[in-house]
Amino acid sequence: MGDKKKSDLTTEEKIKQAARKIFHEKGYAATRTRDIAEEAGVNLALLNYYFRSKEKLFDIIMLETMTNFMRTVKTILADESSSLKKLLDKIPLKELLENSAFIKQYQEAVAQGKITEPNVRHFFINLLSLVIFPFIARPFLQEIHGLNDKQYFSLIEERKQLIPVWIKTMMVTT
Amino acid sequence: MGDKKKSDLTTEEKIKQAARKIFHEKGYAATRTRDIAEEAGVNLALLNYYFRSKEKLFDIIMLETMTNFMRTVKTILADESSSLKKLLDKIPLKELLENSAFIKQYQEAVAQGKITEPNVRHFFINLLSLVIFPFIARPFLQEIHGLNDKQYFSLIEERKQLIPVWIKTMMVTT
DNA sequence: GTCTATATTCCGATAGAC
DNA sequence: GTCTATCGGAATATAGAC
Repeated sequence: MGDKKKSDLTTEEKIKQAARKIFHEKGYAATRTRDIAEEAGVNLALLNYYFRSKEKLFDIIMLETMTNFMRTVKTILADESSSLKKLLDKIPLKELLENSAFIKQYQEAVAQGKITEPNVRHFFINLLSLVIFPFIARPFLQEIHGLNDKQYFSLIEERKQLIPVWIKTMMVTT
Repeated sequence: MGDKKKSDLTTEEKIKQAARKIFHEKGYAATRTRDIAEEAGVNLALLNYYFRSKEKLFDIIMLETMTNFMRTVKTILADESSSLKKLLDKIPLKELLENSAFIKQYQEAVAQGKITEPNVRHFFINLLSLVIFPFIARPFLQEIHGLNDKQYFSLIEERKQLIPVWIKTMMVTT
């Protein structure tokens, strides 16, 4: 349907696909433009011809990645699936997904933080896992770590800031 | 008690502390030895004087990190805390922690994969979250992703390999 | 648009004075 | 042990022919 053979793709699109793959495997710093060029089967100079710089290429890839991810999240949240809704009402996931803590940090990350494309399915499971599990498992996590309610609450608060960062880094290697 | 003022630390120890911090913030590839030297307040050349190379410094930091982490995990698992034990019996976490899938990949990662120090508390919560949550939330995750039992099982299988990698990358930025 | 060849920048590592 | 100065390699970016 929308599929094309690799040889049918434009050079620009070949580069983007290759960039997506390599950035995704290695992250920004560890990726060499040479690797992308080789993966795409094109000359190194063409990367600069089409995208001007490694960083601009990265920004484009990341913007697309985030757009896709956000669309997926919104689609899922729009679903009236009851069991999910129940959980969402009890847990500050919505807040995390909708307010600045997540989206803004995410967009900044696209601009400067060097993030890459996830396997969206695992990505979503991971996000839910990191956010929800500490609530489900609160009793024994508190016990194990020897924390009182206040301390555990502040640990949860910490996580609100850390989870977007973790998710970001997980995307790099997924 | 074991605490010392920063100025009391040996140069070698200052470098190690700085390295721990910077590697931890940026990961291996994105870290410049110049950043570590600056953070430590010492001359760049001293990094090579004490540790010979960026990579050797990194290896030392990571070995210490893993040693500390593993000690923490063992202490926690030795605890007879009932609620944890119950969960561990139902879920393949033990397998993940004890067999090659986790420990070996981890040790390899120390050798070549460029991992850094976590906040051990969050680290442990995250590990449990990623492993256990997909079992707890299986019904609605299956529903959301539109997966039958076999497909969901194979997703879980995938995770056994991915989780160590994710955990590794999370450590880099934690 | 695509290539080769080269310029430029960055960064890890080292030499050598103190 | 610590510093300044610099080297050398690697990687990005560009010039210019085709």
